[in-house]
Amino acid sequence: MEGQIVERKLLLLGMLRMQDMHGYQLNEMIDSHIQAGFALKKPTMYKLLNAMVEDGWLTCATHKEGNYPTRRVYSLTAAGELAFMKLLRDSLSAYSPIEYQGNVSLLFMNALPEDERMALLHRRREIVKSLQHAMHPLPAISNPHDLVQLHQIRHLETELAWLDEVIASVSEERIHLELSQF
Amino acid sequence: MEGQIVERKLLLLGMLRMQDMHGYQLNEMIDSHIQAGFALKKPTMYKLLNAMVEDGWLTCATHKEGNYPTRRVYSLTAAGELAFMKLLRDSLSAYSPIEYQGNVSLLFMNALPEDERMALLHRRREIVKSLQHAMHPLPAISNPHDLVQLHQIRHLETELAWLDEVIASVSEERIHLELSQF
DNA sequence: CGAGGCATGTAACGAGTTACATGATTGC
DNA sequence: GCAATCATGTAACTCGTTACATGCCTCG
Repeated sequence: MEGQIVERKLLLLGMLRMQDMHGYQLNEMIDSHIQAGFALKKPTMYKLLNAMVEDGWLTCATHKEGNYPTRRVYSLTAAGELAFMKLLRDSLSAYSPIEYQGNVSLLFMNALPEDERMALLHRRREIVKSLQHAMHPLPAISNPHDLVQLHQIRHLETELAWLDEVIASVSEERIHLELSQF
Repeated sequence: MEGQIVERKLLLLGMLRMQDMHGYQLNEMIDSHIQAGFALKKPTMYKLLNAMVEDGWLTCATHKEGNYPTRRVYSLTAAGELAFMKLLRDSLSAYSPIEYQGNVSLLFMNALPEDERMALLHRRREIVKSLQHAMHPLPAISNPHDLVQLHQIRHLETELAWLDEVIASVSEERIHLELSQF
């Protein structure tokens, strides 16, 4: 099982551990927190839920309430609780560096005339800026969710600061590229 | 065309723009820079190269030199040069926030006893530390590749600083989790 | 003569997304 | 009567990776 899947199963298990829920409910809660970096589309989620039922981590019971469509409400089993704890331990103690794809263009930016290069870098900077403004600042850290938010905030700050370093070094014309350096 | 593919085509185009090369050569150069965050496996690369030949961005000529196996040496066409410039402009001026998956576990860390939670976070911290030490510091920024390296360095610093914030807030027991907060 | 490098791939698999299918109910 | 919401999926497609195929050459 790969890292992406583990994290996603952990997310579902962790939510169901707090409260039994059906798929639609889980999906809505996750979607309302995309800003924090959680992405999980419906078909993927349903597939994971069914896989975890297969594995005996979850049980599912169909519930009919009022005029709503029939719901499949999932609950953690004892095995699911054990799996949750294992995934949590593995995940909390692990780190793999971010693989950021946006920087290939930096390698070749000298192919552009200096003024255009500068303009494009400033445009990138504006995007980071606007993303930063879109995040409402945290008054204090009071729950784990805040820590995740803080993570985003800190990395956006870093991105901006780094971009300023890039812009500075470009404007001082300190940068030259030869093939030998790649 | 999605972001990942664009970046990878840009990387290949940019390298071929500096010098005609065959696949094996490209692959070796890219592999020797995985540390900088460039990952591109052989089959993927060959597929992209062939796709770009199809698109008329590259031409390929077979070369036989000495006793080496026959090589397919790729060169940029005029269309390839135009494509390179377009991808470069798009890519340099764009930014999409990093999607980091390692933080789901943070949401649920209260499920663990405090001492174990602390131990696991410290283990994560050690991994970041060791990654940081594995990067040799930059004496100065003299080429675009240094900027990419600097990007990694800065984000590792940020990761470490954030982890210290996490550890601090955990040890002060400021963090509590209810479902309503998710 | 066998292991490993050079060189270019193919095939099978896995994981995720988009678009679509289904079907009942509620609001305009 | 038509769109939107609730609810659970399936099917087709894309993208990438791993493992394997091929064949020649070099080195020990």
